[in-house]
Amino acid sequence: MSIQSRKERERAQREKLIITAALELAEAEGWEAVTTRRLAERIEYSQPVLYSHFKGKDAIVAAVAVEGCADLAVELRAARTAAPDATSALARISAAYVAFADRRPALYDAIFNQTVDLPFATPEAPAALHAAFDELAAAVGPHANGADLGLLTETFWAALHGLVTLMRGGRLPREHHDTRLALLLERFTGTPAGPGRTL
Amino acid sequence: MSIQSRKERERAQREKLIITAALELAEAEGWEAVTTRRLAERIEYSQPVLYSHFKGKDAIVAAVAVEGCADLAVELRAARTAAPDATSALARISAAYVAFADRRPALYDAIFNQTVDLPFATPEAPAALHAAFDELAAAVGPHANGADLGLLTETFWAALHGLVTLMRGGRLPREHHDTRLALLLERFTGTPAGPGRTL
DNA sequence: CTCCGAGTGCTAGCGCTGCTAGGAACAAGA
DNA sequence: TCTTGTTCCTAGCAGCGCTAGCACTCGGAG
Repeated sequence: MSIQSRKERERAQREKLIITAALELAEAEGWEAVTTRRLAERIEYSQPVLYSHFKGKDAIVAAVAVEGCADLAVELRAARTAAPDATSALARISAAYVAFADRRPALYDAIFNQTVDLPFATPEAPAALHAAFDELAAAVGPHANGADLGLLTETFWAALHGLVTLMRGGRLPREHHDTRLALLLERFTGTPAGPGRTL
Repeated sequence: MSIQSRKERERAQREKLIITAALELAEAEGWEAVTTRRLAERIEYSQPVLYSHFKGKDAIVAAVAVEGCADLAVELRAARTAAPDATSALARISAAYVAFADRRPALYDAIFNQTVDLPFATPEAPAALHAAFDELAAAVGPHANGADLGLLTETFWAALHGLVTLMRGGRLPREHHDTRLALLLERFTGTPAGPGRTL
């Protein structure tokens, strides 16, 4: 009994180790630097060990993504609940979203750009992802104006994702990013928004 | 003279051949199937020939992207100029944008997801890209309402890109895509938009 | 205490990738 | 006809994701 469970515990621990090592490596040098060989070296095991835990490299990235969703959800929640009113709630949660993508690009990539395997807009999607989405929905809700909340949230999310992605890919200059975000908020809240709109 | 220029002509022709072969291969089997070996085989030259034309594989993708921008610009222009009024112009150009990404995913990827090397939001960006952007700007213009047109266009473009990207990556279900697009248009035109909004 | 069998993790290697060095073959000018 | 310069191919490097098959370790039975 106990010895069996110890082994399981150690195994689970090693799996966690793989995930955190992959994330660290990705955050330090980008996902293109995360190879199975380097990952194996980092966890001080041989390459094939990875495949006894995960079906392939993609599955490792997916595992990192699932973990990352939780972080994202937490940060979005904090931003939203700290806001005094509905309009600034959307502004703050948006800023938090962008800041997350900016501060943890590797994690953001894992969730939204890298892999495709994990289910998304279905009930089987990771709970943390739903949580993150719900935070966004809660912030969008007051500005729905009768529109379908789910779809409107998806649309707003897509807009944020587009801004983040194009900026990170060098398609949009970082300059005036705040203004673009403010413009987006204006369009979704109907109000001429507050800060960062001076240009 | 003439013999020199003939060689140059042949060389340019072969370069074009490489680009179209890469695009065809990508459209048929996706960019992950475009390897230098397969590309070389397809143009019936050896691998190193590719490197006498382009610095590396990325440069080939970039070349494809530049060509693709022209196509995109043409389609956007056609959609915009065919519209009877400002509101439907934005709707049609948006639909055309999405349709382009949907119908030619490999080309869209080359332009917006794949490579990073080509300059974008700078004067050195390919002229066709500027043309495409200008089409969007012309459609967004009437709804700018005093906002900076360039930045507003960028924001709208980002939103479209987000919708397209998330849907293509499986992050958003294809279902109700039209409704999401309609919601976005509502927010940018201020009007409760026309067709495809029944859900 | 000994031995066996399950299971764990290693070495080695496959077929692929992007990319490059070096030489063969060919064409143009003397 | 010989030389010179270019063109393009063969062969190979280092690294990729992934896997087959063996060596070893270690818990449990006799």
